[in-house]
Amino acid sequence: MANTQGASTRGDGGALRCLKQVGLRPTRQRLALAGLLFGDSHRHVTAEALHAEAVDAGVRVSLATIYNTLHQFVKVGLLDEVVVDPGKSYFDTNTTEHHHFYHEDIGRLEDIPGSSVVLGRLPDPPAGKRIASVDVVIRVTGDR
Amino acid sequence: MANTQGASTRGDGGALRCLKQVGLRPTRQRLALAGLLFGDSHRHVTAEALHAEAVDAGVRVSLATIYNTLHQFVKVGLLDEVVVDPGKSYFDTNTTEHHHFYHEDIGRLEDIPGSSVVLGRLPDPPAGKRIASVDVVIRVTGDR
DNA sequence: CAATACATTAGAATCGTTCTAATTACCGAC
DNA sequence: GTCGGTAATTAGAACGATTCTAATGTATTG
Ligand SMILES: [Mn+2]
Ligand SMILES: [Mn+2]
Ligand SMILES: [Zn+2]
Ligand SMILES: [Zn+2]
Repeated sequence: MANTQGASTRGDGGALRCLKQVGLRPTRQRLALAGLLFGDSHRHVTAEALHAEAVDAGVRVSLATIYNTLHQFVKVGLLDEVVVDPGKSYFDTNTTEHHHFYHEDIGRLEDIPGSSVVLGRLPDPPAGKRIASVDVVIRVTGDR
Repeated sequence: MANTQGASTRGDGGALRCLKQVGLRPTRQRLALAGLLFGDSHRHVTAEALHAEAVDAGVRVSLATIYNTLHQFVKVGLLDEVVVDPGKSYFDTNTTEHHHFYHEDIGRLEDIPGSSVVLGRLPDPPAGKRIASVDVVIRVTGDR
């Protein structure tokens, strides 16, 4: 479980509670971004895409702040960072353990339903190391 | 199976046969790079690292050619590209199906022995898509 | 040993991201 | 409410990896 606070169902002081809970000041920008990110369903966004979306929604926020905020959200556990493409990071509002389809042709990430089990047993980590995370990415492409 | 030609054990016209086999002209640069890449054991290199290694070995080759060559080698199946770090690509001389430990602290990739089985069954791909590859990355970090 | 197609190159350009230094906003104390 | 201190935001420069461009060099074939 995670994101138990997940910004209820619109209208929304949920973003405020969400920020309070993780000890980040509820600034105009962070409130707006939390509002965009933590709606009803989970999302996978890039920094540029979120910036475009914010600007489009009339939120005045710089790209620098988008990056600052995304990284802060990752640090406090509100987001996960997913690496599937060299040269671009995706941020994932689903912070539970799960894996991904990556649609290479269109650059879209999609959660793999947890029910379709993927992992068998894990190998032991190299001596003196501990496992930080296990990422499974199934790359898919347009039909044939 | 793959890389069945794997540049024998030094001295080496192996690189030449290797290029002939995939239909790439055996230029000075490509021969040298194939020599560096396809030795006795498998390697995971970045473009910059391979360039440094080549220059260090007295091979005169530009960074542009390193990129050209790596991508050509990927296209003909001599190399795989592995994405574990936003903003940097790794190239893998092991083109058999396998998975990786990624040592986040030092930026090193390590093959997971195929014996330590990792995958259970795979989920069905989204409708109208086919699975291009399945990447498993186990991120590990320095001890405690 | 042409002629031709292919390959290499230096350097500029691009892209995503991070940094810098200046401005602005939040917030607790009064 | 006002103030002061600290934290946050910002524009724009800087950065690192990669790609592109257009000029030069080299393998191949006849
Ligand atoms: Mn990052
Ligand atoms: Mn590439
Ligand atoms: Zn996800
Ligand atoms: Zn490998």
